[in-house]
Amino acid sequence: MASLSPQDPPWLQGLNPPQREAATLLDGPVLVLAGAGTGKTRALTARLAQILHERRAWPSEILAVTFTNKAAAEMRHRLGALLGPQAETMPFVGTFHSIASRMLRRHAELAGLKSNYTILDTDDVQRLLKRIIMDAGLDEKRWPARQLSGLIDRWKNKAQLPDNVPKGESFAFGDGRGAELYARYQAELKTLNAADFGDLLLHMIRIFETHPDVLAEWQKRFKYALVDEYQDTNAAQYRWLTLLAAKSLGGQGNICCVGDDDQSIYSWRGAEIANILRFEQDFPGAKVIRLEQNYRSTPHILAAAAHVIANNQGRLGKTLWTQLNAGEKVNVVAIWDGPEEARLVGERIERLLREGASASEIAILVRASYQTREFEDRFISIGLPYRIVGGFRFYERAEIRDALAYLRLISQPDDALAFERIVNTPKRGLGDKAQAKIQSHARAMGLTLPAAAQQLVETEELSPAPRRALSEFLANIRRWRGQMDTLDQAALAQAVLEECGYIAMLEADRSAESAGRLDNLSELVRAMEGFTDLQSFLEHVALVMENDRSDAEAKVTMMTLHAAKGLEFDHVFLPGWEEGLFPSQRSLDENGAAALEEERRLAYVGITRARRRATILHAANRRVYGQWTSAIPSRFLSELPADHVTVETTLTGGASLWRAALDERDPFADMERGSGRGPGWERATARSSEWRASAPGGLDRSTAKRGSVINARPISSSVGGAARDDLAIGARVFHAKFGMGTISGQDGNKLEIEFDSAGTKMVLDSFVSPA
DNA sequence: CCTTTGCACGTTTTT
DNA sequence: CGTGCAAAGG
Repeated sequence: MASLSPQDPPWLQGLNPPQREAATLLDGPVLVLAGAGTGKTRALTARLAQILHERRAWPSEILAVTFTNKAAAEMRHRLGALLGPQAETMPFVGTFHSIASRMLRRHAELAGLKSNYTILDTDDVQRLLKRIIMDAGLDEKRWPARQLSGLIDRWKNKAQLPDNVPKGESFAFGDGRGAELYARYQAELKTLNAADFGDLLLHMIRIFETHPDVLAEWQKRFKYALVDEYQDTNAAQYRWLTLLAAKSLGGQGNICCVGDDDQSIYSWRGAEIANILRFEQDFPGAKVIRLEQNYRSTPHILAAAAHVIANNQGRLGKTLWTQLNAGEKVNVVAIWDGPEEARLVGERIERLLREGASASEIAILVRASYQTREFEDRFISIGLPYRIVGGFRFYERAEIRDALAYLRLISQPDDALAFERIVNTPKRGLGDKAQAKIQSHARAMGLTLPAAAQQLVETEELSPAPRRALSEFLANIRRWRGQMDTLDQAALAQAVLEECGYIAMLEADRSAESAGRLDNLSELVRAMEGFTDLQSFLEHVALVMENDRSDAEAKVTMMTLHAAKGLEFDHVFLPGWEEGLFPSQRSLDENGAAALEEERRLAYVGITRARRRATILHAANRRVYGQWTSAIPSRFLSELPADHVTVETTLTGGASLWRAALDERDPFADMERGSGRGPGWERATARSSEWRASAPGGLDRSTAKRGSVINARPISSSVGGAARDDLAIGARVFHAKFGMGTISGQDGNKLEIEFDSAGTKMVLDSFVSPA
């Protein structure tokens, strides 16, 4: 299939015909429909290489947009490998936001900002909104800032300014004052010389629409445009893009959009799948290229994915095929409850590892992030290395944000939000009262917060103690600002953290987390070394929220299905395929049929991550918010093609499952080597009955009635099945997360431990070691 | 001014 | 069942 012509430049070698077409059809609009695992990035990179090779454009005349910094870095990296350092000079390869931000810095004054505007993250935004809500006389409890920030986000995603927010949506917040609060927020951003993420695009759209000369300048600049993950574009991004592309791009609309409608999973954050479905109307004469040869998965896996996704309406339609051998069928496993699911997955992973698989080629993909907890518990107790991707990112951690606030305030004297964040962190006696005085002074005098603080220390307004503290704080900031010229940014950061008392504060804090926080701070300092100056580092941080710590040890990956898009693993486990959880009931309630289709695309994404083997699991019982609930299998399971799936169960199965388990059969027969937690049914019944009170140590109705079962359950420990006599009440123990503590009680294999600094907690005995 | 208790609430998440 | 955040105690 592949073209092997020896004259081909290296980037075209080995491409299949559609890939080659995607790389060489350079004139006019092109839509590349790239199915999962069809070599999209390869074709894209080849296309860029081809454009440069044919000298159709200089590197600076190509606009290449991605959604994540990771994708942008990947593109740069691959281009670098093909073309050498020339790739590094492409200034407009980046995310929508980073490119828009670069443009906005040049035209900031047209948006009422200075070019050194601050980019706010969600935390800054919410604190600001909270103040606005309270100033408007609304109850912040009834109208949470979180919700308003979500609304404003959605409006911005749709490119709606305060004056064109739909009336109905404005009414959704604060008794009809949604748009008013939005307007106030925008005004406040302007006085703070700040922009949120949505603004970066929105301001540019507005500037393009009101300043034809600016638009023309940028239109003229770009000869080619490339957009990755086009199915994820929202209305604002679409508008920004089409403004730039209109009657432009080499005069013939040389725009190439790449995407897969079947992998559109971000509608909840504004992505409009219609953008990709409508491409041919939007760009008349567009050529559509389908990449359908899959290089990743076995035919069984592809067939399973294809059957599921075929249940969706409104697709552009693709048929993936592969030359790979059949391999193993997709495995569907029915199990009893959540802990059992974790136990079984853990066992299968151990088997794979014994067979020689690498842990880094194994992934557990979940619908909701909390699902990883069950697996974590289990994997910690059996000592299986894992990592969780996503969740709180590095730059979102409190200590990192505090450190950044110091640096922001040093670099930008007027950064009110940074000032607010750290004025009393670490504690220096500037509490609510003192801060309120600074606030009101700022308002009265029309000053920024830091400026007002400076003025205030020269008056008698504050009582002596806070006044001295504030004065010292401001002097320190000034002093550090003065050191910007003599110290490099990393050394400055180190000095600031030491001198402001932040490090001392963490060292004094004996809680289990503080050590990790100190590590994070040194990592921050280390990360700063690679930048030219403090400014460029802060810009990087604002836009590139990545956690790029590399782990040497091979680990099993756990993450959400959303986070898994674009990745691949030999072995993929897909737990929790139950109605309510997946598809998510909440999604369905909010968005009905459209949501169901998106959930189904998520299922498609999940299955197509697997190269060799996919294992789908569903539990009959699951604990939801502490309540045991029975669950029925996901409807997506019934959409799997029987020919390509093997089904197994550790249950007796069937509709009479409950009764069978309860009356006719030992329900715990399959759980002898269980984690030591009871199966769901135990808890479910114990919760509402008086049995629990009268049956300590995990004995409950079923086990009390059935003497034979008692011996089958672990009594004191989950480690090696042997009871641990090294852990007695009163013994000193160490716990990796909570530190040192003293055992004060026991319940089965759970210990009650009074930790020296983390309080009293119940932990599994396998997590602690004798001190 | 800072620590403790009490109540609400609970997807997916990038920039 | 947890967590996180806001009002009451010390």
